[in-house]
Amino acid sequence: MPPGLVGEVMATAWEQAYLTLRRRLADGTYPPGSRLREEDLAAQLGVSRTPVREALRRLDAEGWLRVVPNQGAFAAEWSDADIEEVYDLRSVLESHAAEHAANAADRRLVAVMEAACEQAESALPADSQAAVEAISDANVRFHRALWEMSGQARCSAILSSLAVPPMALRNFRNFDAAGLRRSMDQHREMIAAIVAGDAAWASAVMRAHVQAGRAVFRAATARERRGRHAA
Amino acid sequence: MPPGLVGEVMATAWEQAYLTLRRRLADGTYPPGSRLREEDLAAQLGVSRTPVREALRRLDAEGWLRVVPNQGAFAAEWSDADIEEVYDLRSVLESHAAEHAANAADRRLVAVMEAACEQAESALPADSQAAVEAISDANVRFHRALWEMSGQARCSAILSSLAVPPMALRNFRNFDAAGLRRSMDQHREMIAAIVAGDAAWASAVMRAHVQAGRAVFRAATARERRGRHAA
DNA sequence: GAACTCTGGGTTGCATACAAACCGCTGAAC
DNA sequence: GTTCAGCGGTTTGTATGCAACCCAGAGTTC
Repeated sequence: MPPGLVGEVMATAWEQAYLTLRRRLADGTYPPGSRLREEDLAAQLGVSRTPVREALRRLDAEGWLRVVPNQGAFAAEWSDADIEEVYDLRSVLESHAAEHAANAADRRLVAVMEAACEQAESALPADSQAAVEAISDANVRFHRALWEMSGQARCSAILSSLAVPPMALRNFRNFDAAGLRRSMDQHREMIAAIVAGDAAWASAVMRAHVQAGRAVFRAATARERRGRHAA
Repeated sequence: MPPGLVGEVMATAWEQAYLTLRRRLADGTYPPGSRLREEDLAAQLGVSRTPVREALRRLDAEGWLRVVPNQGAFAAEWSDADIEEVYDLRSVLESHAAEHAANAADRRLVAVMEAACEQAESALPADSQAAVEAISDANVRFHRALWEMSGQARCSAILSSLAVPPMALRNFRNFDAAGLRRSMDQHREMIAAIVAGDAAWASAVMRAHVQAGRAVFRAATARERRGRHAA
């Protein structure tokens, strides 16, 4: 083994760049519409432009940003229609994944999902930034475990590039206490459906879960617009 | 204007490479599992390795091939489970797109779909390689028009990376006369549903259409295996 | 004053050079 | 005979340099 490293943590530079940039795009470090200059990113990441460009190509393919030839990369902007489309697709694909997950009902992954539920529930009340982040993390882990349980690799890949932006787009900030409670109850209900091997049940709960999330997002958007309009 | 070119046909080199490689992966020039050496591709396309690598990154993201760090790119292999997953996803997403298309019911795109139907029907009987290719082309055009009509950009992008490999994987060769007739009738029925603005009808026909395609593919696979096993 | 041209700075696109990693082979040790 | 270490060739990964292109602004013309 080469000296200085335990286990293999160092992937290729472009993968590192990809992961870092994706995280920053998700958490708002690069706000929607902002321009990403290759040289700046290269400097920030401590690599040359070549791996940065390869990371940008992939982020473009996955919809995180838009690369315009000879002009550069711009963080994706989310129109109302975009948001609606993403929620439509999530509704369809997450419930599809839930069906398959119920048919698989893997014990280990159910445990992961339960742990995620517990983490989220113990973070209540969500009255601090840290609590909201803990809930958001738990949420991502819950859904990822379900995707993995579904065994649908392509579906999972699509969902991870579809679901994470709105999920991470700090919209847990928008949930009120009742909404959070409902979201967590739905997670628990999904586990029950999966353990019961009831694909139709799991699918239905997931569909409701996504639609409820959409409603919260819509309400928050409307509220924000009214506020901005009044100001 | 630079000399020698009418209109702008010359995109960037990496986009050209991307399109060319994608076409070749679809038509079997690079068989599943085969290795794609960057330098070879660069030589074939008349560019350097840099744009080739960027094209490979995108093709990897879209599932056309698999890039293994420090090992290279390999044309995607399709296991039975992969095929099943793709048909599952197509069933869900194509019908989703058909719903939206029925709600839009764009006149111009309906005309495109009708033209595609006519081209396919006039290519019958499918007793030559050219006829099969004409039908396959018409099929791709039909579905693309429907995707465009749906107005769901992300859904369309996903479908185009999902549907084209099996569609183009010359499985029209596998349709018998009755199967082809049914496929074309379903296309006509979809147009009727869209013109009627009946989303549920359009969705249901599309679902049947995809499932029928899956059945043909399964039968062809089984037949081929029996043949190979006997030999 | 508006539109058009031209030019300069800056950024991206591509080619090339070099470094690092992998793979298959050879040969020796057991 | 099998296993394993070492080595050379080959391929990928990254950095760098230059060409092409875009955009903004000054200057010019009508």
